[in-house]
Amino acid sequence: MSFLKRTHTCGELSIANASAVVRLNGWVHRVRDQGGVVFIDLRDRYGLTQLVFSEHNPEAAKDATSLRPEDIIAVEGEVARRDEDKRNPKLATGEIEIIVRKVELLTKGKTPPFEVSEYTQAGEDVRMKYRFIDLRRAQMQQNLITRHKLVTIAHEYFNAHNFIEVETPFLTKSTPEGARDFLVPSRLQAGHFYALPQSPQIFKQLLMVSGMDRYFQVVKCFRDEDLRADRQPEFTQFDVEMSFIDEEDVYEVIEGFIARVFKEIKGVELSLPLMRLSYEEAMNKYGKDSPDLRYELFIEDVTELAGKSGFGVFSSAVSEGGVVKGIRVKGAEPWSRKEIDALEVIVKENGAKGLAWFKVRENEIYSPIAKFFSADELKSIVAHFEAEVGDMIFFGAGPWKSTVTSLGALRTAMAKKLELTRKDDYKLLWVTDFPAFEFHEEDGRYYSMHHPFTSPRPEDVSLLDSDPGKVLARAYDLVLNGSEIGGGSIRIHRREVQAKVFDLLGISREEAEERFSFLLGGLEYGAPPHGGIALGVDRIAMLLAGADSLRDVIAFPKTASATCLLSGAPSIVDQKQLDELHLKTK
RNA sequence: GGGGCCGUAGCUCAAUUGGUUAGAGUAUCGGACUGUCGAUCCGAGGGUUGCGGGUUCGAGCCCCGUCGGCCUCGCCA
Repeated sequence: MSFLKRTHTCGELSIANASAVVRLNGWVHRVRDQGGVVFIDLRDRYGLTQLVFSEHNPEAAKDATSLRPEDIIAVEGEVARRDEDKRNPKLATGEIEIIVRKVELLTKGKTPPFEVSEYTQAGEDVRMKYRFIDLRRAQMQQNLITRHKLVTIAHEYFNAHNFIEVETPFLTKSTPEGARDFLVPSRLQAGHFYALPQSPQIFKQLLMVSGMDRYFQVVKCFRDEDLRADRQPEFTQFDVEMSFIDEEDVYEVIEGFIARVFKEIKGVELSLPLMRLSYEEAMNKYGKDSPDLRYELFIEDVTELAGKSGFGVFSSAVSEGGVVKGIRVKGAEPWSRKEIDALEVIVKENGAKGLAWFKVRENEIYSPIAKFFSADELKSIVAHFEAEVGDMIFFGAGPWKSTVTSLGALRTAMAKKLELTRKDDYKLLWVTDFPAFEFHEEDGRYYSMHHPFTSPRPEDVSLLDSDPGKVLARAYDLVLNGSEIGGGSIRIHRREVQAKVFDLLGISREEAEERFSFLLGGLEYGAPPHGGIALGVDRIAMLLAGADSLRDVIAFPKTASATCLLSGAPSIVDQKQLDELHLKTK
C-alpha cells in the first residue's frame, strides 16, 4: 500500500520553496479549528509546519475537522508565503504554510496520557511509563540529538587520532573489589556466574599488552549500587587507553576532544590547557574533589588564629590535630535564624558537629560565640576573611577531611541559595595527585581510591611499606561544573609493583591469582607503560543538554529503585528458566 | 539499610478543625466561529482519594501496615 510519501520534513520549508507542491508526513501537533478554516501544526523530528485547510479544497477541509492531536497523517499541498502580519516568528518555518489539497490519515492514535508539548507538566513516573510518548517531545528529542552529536564527535575524533575501536565482553568475570556486580548465571556451568563489567578496565590494559597502542570504545558499564539523579545502574563510557605515554599525553588528547565537543555542540571556545588542581588544593579551597568553579566562594584556613582563642570547640579541634576553616559570604548578614539553622542541618549531614558563624555589623561582631574571643581576635579573624559590614562568616572545626567536606557542602548549598551559578558557563579542570589508598577504620585495611591497577608516583613507591596513606597516585579526574565527568590513571605495568600493591590491600597471592590472574599473566609477559581514562557519556550529555537528571538524556532509563516502568523489568521468570540455570529463589 | 517529600479526574493540582453532593485548570467529547498559532467562546461527560486494615456517629484528612515515584546519607575500586 502506498501513501503520500514525504518530499520534505516539517522543519525545512521556507519562502525559498514558495508555490512548490510538496508532501509532508508527521504527527498532528495542534488543531485550531476556526470554523471556515482549520489550521494544523504538523510535527516531526525536524520541526513544525502549519497546514491550512480552507474552501480552496472543501474535501480536505472536511477531513481536517476529524483530525486529532497525535494522529499520523500525510498531506499534499502548495507552499504559500504568509502575509507579513500572519507570520509566526517562533517557528523556523513560520514564514510559510501549506495550503493542503489532499490529506491522508496514516494512523489514528489513542489520546495520549499527557500532552506532547513543551508545556507538559506530567510527572516523571507517567513520562517513563509512556516513554515512547515522552520522547515525541521536542525537548527530549533535542536531548537525544545532543547525545548523538557527542558520540559522533567521539568516534570521529578518536579515529582521527589513531585510536582503534575494540569491543570487550559483557559476559565476564566477577571482580569483588569495587562496586557490586550484576551477575548472570551460567546454564552450561552449573553454579557459576558471569558478571557484567563495571568497566572494561582489565581488558583494555590487556589490549595494551597486545600492542594495540591506542584503544577507544563507547561502552556500557554496569554497577549494582543505589541510584541518584546522576547515577544509573547501566551507563555509558568513552573508554580510552594508550601506550608509551604519561599523564600529559592523556590530558592533551582528552582536552582536544572536550574542546571540540564544546565548540561543535555549544559554540563555546574552551581555553586550553585546562586548569589543574591537586586533590589537596581542591579539598582545602572547595571542600570537594570535584569543585564547581563557577562562583567565587572559598574556604579559608584559620586554624592558627582560631586555635588560640578561648572557644573550646576551636581550640580543642586544633589541639587534637584538626583544623578550623571558614567561608565568608557577602551580604548574608540579614539571614534569619531559620535560614542559618537550615544550613546547619546541611553541614551536620556532612559530618560536622555544628555550625559557628559571625555576622559582621557596623560596630560589632554579632555571634553566639563572640564572647569567647577577644576584640583583637575578632578583628584579625574578620580581617583574614576580608569580611565587610553586611557579610557573614561560617566556621567548621574538627578533623581535616570532615571539616572541609562539610564546608564544601555548605559552599554548594549557598551557591544554590544565592543563585550564583550561571547556567551557560562551563568550568572544566583536572584534579590530580589523589591519595592512592584510603584507610577504612571498620575493616582495618587500605582500599584503592581509584583502582588497584593505578600506578603510585615513582617517588612514593618507597612509602608503600612505610606510610601507604601518604602515597599519591598517578590518577586524575576531569571535572565540569562540580561533576566528575571522567577519571583515569597511569597504570602499573610491572608485576612486582602490582604484587606490592596487592600485598598492601591485603589481597593474598592466591586471591590475586584467582581474581586477576588474567591481568597478572599479561603483566608477566610484559606490558608497555600505559594509561587511560573513562569519560561519563551520560553525565557529559546531561550537562551539555542543561538537564538536571541523567534520565533526561537516556532514552529508556531506570527509576530510583532500578526498575523500568516501561518494560516492567526486573520481573519474575518461569520455573523452567530457573531450573535450566540451576537456580533456586529464596 | 537510614532520613525527607509526595501519591485525589487522563494530566497538573485544590479541598478550612475530621463534617453536606470531593473542586479548578488542562486534556477528552459535542456545539459556535474564515487567519489562528499554548486560538477563543458555550456546553457535557469524567473519581475504588495508590492498596489493605484500624479509630470514629462520620475519614481524602488521624493511626498502623504495604506498594510506587522523587531527593538524599550510607554505598558507587
